Amino acid sequence: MKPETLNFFERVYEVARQIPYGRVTSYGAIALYLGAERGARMVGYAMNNAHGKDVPAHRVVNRKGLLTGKHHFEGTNLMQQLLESEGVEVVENQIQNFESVFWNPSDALF
DNA sequence: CTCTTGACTGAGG
DNA sequence: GCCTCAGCCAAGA
Repeated sequence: MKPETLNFFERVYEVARQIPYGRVTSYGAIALYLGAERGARMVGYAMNNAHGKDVPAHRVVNRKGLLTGKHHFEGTNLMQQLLESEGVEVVENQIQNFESVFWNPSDALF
């Protein structure tokens, strides 16, 4: 039993761990890096399973820079709080200067 | 096996 | 620029 899907999840976690401090990325960017651009939802799905792991899911948002997954964190503003703690400006679940703090895994795997 | 849901994205109006 | 629809893949009931 060694389906690539299993690796897919593991890869998602590893990419998330590679996200530098004060930076964020999108599900699509991770999916694209994994070669599964159509699997952006799967990235989020993997993130759901990433709970309890060393995966900084709070640094992963959708392409709009919106904290779509904040509801999956404890409390109501934990995700935003974590991001702001890293210097990321967040307002109303939306990251400010998103493209400025955006981190592309494909650009970092260099 | 079929249907529904989901931390998404792109295209069209 | 915002809203809506459709496509995509995987897991759970």
